[in-house]
Amino acid sequence: MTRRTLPAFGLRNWSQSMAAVRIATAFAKPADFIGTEGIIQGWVRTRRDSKAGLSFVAVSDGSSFDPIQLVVPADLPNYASEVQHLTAGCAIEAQGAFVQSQGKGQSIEMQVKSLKVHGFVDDPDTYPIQPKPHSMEYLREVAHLRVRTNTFGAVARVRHCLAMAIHRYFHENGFAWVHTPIITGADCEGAGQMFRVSTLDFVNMPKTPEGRIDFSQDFFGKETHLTVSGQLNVETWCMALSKVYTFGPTFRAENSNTSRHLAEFWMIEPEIAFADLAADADLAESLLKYIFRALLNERQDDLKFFAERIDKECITRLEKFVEAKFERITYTEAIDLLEKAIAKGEKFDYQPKWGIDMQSEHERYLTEKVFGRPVAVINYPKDIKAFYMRLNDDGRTVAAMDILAPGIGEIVGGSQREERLDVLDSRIDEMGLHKADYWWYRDLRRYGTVPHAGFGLGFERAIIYATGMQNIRDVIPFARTPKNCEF
RNA sequence: UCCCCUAUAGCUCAAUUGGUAGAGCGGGCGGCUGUUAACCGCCAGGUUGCUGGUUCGAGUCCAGCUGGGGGAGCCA
Repeated sequence: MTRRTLPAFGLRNWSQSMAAVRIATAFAKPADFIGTEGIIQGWVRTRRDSKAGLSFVAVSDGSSFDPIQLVVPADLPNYASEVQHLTAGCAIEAQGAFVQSQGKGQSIEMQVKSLKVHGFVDDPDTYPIQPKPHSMEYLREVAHLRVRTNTFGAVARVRHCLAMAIHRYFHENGFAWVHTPIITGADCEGAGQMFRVSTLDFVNMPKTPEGRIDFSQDFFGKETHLTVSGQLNVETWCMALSKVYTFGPTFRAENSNTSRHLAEFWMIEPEIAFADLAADADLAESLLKYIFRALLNERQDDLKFFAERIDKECITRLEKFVEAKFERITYTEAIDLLEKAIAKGEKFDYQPKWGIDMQSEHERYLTEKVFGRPVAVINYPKDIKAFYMRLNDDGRTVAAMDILAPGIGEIVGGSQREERLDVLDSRIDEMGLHKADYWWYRDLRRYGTVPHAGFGLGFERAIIYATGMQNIRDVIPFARTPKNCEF
């Protein structure tokens, strides 16, 4: 019999620990493992004892949705003293032979020859993660342990799969990943309330002669905040590297209490030079299809679980998504569709009207009822969009784009940027902003300006869409929301 | 920030018009079984979120507070 791994238990160094078999690897190619010996390391899910002189211990190491079944014979020296006291959550390491499973439900299992318990569960009666259904709300309160459940293990693997697919997509398409700053001195990004970054003494604030807080004495010598977007910064590198993207944390101090908002979330912001809004929409469509196709290929086990327990539609929704062409309509056409819907008897709480932003109910109606799939809405009235968005020839709309998805609403928000300095300046003036604050951003329009475009993709919103999870707090390891920063 | 809902065993939930707080799961012990969120029996487990009020009597009604959820706004 081939011996794949080092036999001894106990502390081992990194290279030795690599010799342990990942459960996903054994499941992927059972024929390679049956008839060999190895080591399985993981946490107990369930234990069933048989009087035939053995116990079945289901163990997960997080590498796959399904746990592997260990068959533990009663003649092990620690059988009565330890094995029979294993409960959900215990950390163990088992050495034995991989064999074809005699039972249903798995192809390969381990016939255990020795088993070491690294850590028991102190009080099994109060261990928060029991082998039974728990509510999402309860699991949020034990976020440090919830990743041990089926649902959150699946979320974790899907999250990783999508993150890697995003980087792979950009890398394969010649984009450079840009690490834009987390701390920003631009208090003018205009994307909402910001968290202040300061080392000043709250009890003893330095004041200016006019009685204001003297930020010149603060760490950076000026008022600083956590970033609400890497866009303005990433545009600078776009003007040299042509195709760039950011993928990092973003912070919004808005008092938003919804299932779609976090105070700290991750955002992907590509920026492409020599590109217009149509190219921007193409990029968004291509990226989303690529990462969801990767998910369908790589995480079938987890998606199957989501389809069974969380959202029946999640796999078919993704399959339709990667095949179908995105619907693209203008804002003006969208308002038109909504007004026609009202004429046909559709009821909205708010009247859709050209010139004001669409309400959630309007966006929902378009993406869920009219099209039943993602829809890109472009060319919004300039007065409801940011100063940097490119003014269209009609003089009253800008080249903005929102991609709406069923069940979530806005998943992508982007635009072609205003590359003409004179137009940008008049937009800054119009909105009551100060040109001096944007001196370096304006420089980009003075030194080799070029049409360019980009968008922001909410990473957690993409995960919600892919999994059918209902609350954004359940697709990030530790959610930060108003009045909640536990863990 | 606004509107609505909600808080009972480790977890998920019951408890009629206000009248002594119960089940399933999980846990412990035993039985049975190459078992699959197994099955059968027994046992333990509660200051009903907190503070106050109404009442002979409050899990139940009222007020405030705290936590949680859903929706709206803002947005990704």
